[in-house]
Amino acid sequence: MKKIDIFNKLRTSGLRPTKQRVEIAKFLFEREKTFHFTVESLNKLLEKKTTSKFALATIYNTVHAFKNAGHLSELEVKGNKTYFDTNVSNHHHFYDSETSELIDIDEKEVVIQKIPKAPNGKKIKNIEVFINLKN
Amino acid sequence: MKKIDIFNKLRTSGLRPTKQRVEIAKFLFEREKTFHFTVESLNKLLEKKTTSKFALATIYNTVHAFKNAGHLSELEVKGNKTYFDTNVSNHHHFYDSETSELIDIDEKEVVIQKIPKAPNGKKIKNIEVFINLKN
DNA sequence: TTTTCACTTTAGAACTATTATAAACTAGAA
DNA sequence: TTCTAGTTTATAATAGTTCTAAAGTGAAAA
Repeated sequence: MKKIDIFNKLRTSGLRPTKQRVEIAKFLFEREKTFHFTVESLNKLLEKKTTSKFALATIYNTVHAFKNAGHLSELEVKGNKTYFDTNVSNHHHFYDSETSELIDIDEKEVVIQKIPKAPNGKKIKNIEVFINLKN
Repeated sequence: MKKIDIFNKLRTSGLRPTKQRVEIAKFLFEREKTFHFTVESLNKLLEKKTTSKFALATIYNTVHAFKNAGHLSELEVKGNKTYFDTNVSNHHHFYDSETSELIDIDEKEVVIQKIPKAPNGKKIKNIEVFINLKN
């Protein structure tokens, strides 16, 4: 993803392309594979991989802004840290609780034959499958 | 579940049946339907429904002891509170993110036709399906 | 029974993740 | 260049959870 695309991505989301947002966006979105992270891990990686300095609050702000704009999704993971995913399409996950490692599973890789119908007046928004792993 | 059963449940788990543990166990396990809760909600309910007083730390201790003994399972729910479930058998959930409400789905109600194989040397421990709801 | 002691409870401190605050800064329109 | 709303920043505040160490208690042994 080129710099101009990052700018557009931000602008079309109503986010002014500041130095910090551009740099974080480049780090998150200029990659082949999807990326799973917590704010803490992202902070450490940014410290290592960039020369800029980011206030922790900025990382929180930016991650939430990206999430609200639909560029990141939040994952359901046990424990009290919030995990994010650069893959915002419908998909599933392998989860290794021993290492806290998440691996994406393409939606097509999982076929569900039967599900119950939604309760009283509710509709199904989406289905998420977690395949928990052991050694 | 009778008092003697609660005592046995605790003792066979290596947990001395103290006043607090017995009362919390009765509250959690003497019910027909499964029960989903956070430590905070459990604390409030215990305040309301019992005459005893429990230190918050005791509730944390007890819930963790029950979880380690296999009498409670921990749920994957977005946000930073930990959810517990008195249903420890393999099963699935409806989840309404607007109300944070969870509803159990019996394992037999979900049939999966196809899943990918586990990565490099790992095995599949179990599969959890979340059906997210909207109005 | 009474004694004993490892296990448990308790209140409060400490810790971790996250959000709020308010002052300084900045992108970009005018 | 000036101006301003939006943004970043350091720090304080909050929320959920865990730690600590002193006091309390089940239950085994005397």
